[in-house]
Amino acid sequence: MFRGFGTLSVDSKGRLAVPSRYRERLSSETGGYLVLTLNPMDRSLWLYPLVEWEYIETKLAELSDFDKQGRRTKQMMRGYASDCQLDAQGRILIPQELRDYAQLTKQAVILGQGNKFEIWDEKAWREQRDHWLEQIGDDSGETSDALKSLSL
Amino acid sequence: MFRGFGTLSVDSKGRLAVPSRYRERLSSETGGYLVLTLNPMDRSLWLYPLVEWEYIETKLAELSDFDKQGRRTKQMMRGYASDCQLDAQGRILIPQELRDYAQLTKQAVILGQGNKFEIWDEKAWREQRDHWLEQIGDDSGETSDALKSLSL
DNA sequence: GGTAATTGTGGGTAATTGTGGGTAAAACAA
DNA sequence: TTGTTTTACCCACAATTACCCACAATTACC
Repeated sequence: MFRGFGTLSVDSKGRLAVPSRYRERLSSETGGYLVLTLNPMDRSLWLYPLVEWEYIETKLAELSDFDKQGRRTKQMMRGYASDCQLDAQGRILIPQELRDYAQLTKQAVILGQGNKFEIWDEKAWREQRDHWLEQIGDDSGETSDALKSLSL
Repeated sequence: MFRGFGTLSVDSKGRLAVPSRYRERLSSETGGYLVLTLNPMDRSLWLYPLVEWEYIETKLAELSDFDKQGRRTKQMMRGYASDCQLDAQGRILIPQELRDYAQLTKQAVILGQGNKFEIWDEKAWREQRDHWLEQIGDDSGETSDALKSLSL
């Protein structure tokens, strides 16, 4: 399971260095083969080790084409999924199209999210984060049952 | 179960020494592997022994991605969870990002909180504490049923 | 109260990591 | 083909981090 936070820069060539603490796992488990796609929930990107992605793909294949949300999710995630590989410095090249989608500028953040990583533009991430923290702070508003029974 | 209070200093490199009375337990039970993440309720940090954290992670994994609150909770807790290990002097390095979040300056306090520790900036902690003490004092405001039936 | 052990704190150094850029190969378009 | 853009591979520097060692302050013990 991946976890953790990192700030990184996207250089002028659109490359992004994966934090070194993850590199060995990514190389040994999957030979450095990764799949980068868009996150249909937020303006950010998801980075999967290839084997994880293949599992996701089987799950996507099962979604009905007659359910609108399901169809769109399939289209987006599969359509934008691009293979990439760590270079000798542990970096991946992010395709222009995906950079645009996530509005990646110079500074980005990477979040370990279990089976994948999530990549955000730094500014966008901080806004999201602060917004969410405010929500948690004021106890008004509805909280799902799942959260209400969550003890951390 | 961890309990107790301690004041400690964060040095110029962002390191924090865990009080020695906890060290042996942390080393023997978990090999000194710890996970530090943010406390989304307050501007403070949570420090878990690795095994405790892994249990938390399984609970987080069950939250749905299609529930916004659940998704954000996952993103935050996992995203900011950083592995750390006690160094030879019994210290951990607190990542810049988390130091900023908890507004840690020179002096910090650590509170034993059952399955984890809570780390606050000393000044912020004292303010919070005094604030709560006032609130508890006056009986106005709503109190949950669970609390109403709690005898200490 | 004095002494010894432990603990908290600071800092130096070497290794690692993040970042930028040069150059050559490859892909693409005219 | 030829020219242009994109991608892969390489090297180099700056910043960060891990690993030591050392001293001061505190605590425990006699």
